[in-house]
Amino acid sequence: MWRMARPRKPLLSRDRIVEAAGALVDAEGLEAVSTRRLAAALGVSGPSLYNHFRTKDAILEAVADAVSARVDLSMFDAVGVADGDGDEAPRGDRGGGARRDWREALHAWAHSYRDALADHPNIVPVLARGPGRRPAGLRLADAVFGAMTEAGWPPAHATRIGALMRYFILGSAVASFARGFVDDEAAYDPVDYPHLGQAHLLAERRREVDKGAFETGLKALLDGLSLQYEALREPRA
Amino acid sequence: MWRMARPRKPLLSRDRIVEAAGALVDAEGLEAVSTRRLAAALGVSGPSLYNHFRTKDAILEAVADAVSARVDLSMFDAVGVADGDGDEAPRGDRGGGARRDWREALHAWAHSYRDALADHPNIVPVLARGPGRRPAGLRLADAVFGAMTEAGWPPAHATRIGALMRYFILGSAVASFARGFVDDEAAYDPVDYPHLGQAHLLAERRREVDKGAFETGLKALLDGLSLQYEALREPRA
DNA sequence: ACCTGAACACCGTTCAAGT
DNA sequence: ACCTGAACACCGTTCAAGT
Repeated sequence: MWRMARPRKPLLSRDRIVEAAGALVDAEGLEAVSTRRLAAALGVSGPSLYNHFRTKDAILEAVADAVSARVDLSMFDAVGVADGDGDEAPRGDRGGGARRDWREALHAWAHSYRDALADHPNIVPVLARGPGRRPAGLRLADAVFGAMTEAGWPPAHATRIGALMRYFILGSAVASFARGFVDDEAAYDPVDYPHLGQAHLLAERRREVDKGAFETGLKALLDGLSLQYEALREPRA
Repeated sequence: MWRMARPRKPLLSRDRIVEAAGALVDAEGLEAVSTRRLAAALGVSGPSLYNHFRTKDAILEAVADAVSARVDLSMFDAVGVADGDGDEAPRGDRGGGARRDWREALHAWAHSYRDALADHPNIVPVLARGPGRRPAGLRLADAVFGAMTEAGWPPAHATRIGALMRYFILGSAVASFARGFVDDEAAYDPVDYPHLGQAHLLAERRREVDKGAFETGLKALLDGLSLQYEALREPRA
């Protein structure tokens, strides 16, 4: 039996760990992830993970970042100013429609973001605690801010728009109606809560509420921002 | 030494436990709460807590509910229909202003809610995972829904409004800008994130961003909902 | 009824040792 | 360089025992 050559293939890699951790989070939730369980799923012993990540939390951050990375940002590429110098406007048959550019981009982005979160609801609490140092999270914040200033929003407004969209989108995932109310009719005593007769509806119905609320809220948000945008552009009304 | 009489005073009570747990959460965060640490702060041994709560999680739920309980709901009492039967309208010198009732109530409530969360940011993740069976959380959802239907919103809309306000308010606390970005300038490489030059601003400045974003978002949301309300009331435009 | 210490089955993380 | 077992200082929770 000869001594094994040095470059034997590592059993683990950051990518493999993130993938397994993500699968575990999706399947069993955040609390189910322990270093020992995760390591077992990868066929190694617990401490091995520390050769690739400094802490368990760093692994969860990486899982969260992988979710952020799947959010489409391409709609922000072509966002230009409402009117005036048309060289920023996207080529295409929109005509004066370039006016609504930032609004449409925000709408499309919000949906892409929400879809990404809906695919991996269990990791959302980690995502929600902020971009911190996660590259994809920062890229996302950067893209929104850049597109809004490009569209003619003053920087201070662009910052606020980025933040308030974050509130709404992450809030819709973390404070979901479908996940927040229990399925048990007895929990909602009609004497204590006279208007909550519908709260215990079936899970399917509750998911519809979330979809409708997201759609309604997003439309209201964008309508309201459009009003502010117009007020900024034409100060004399 | 005579045998001690039975009704000696209990060392613990649910209220004392909730108070101590809340203080610990506020001071050191959610992860700092262990049954042993909490018990020590109360001068008892760990297992004693289980005489008053079934699990550690039930204690945290009670802490969260205590925060919900401080949210003012009184503004929903006097909300009436926009026009028509004036017996629902609040007494007062508003004149036709009763029209905006639900909007003003929502605005005041959102601020009260946000203030309560801002006082205890560390418990927000527990609150955000839903009212579940927490009485104050349910009362809150009940009040919003009741007031919105009272104001003339169709039930399906009222449900959505309750949900989307939840998203925004809890999102503003859980996905806070101030808490989500690190204080370290080096984290935001201008090559990778060309628009993020301001992200590392001082904590104080970041809190202002959150305040502004909440205000801007809330106004946009209510403006947008007002548009929808008018469209519902006067279908022919 | 309410509190205790001991115990169980877990944790995250460190570290010396192996290849 | 990368993986291991042993060890440390913790966890949440149960339970028999005490008053």
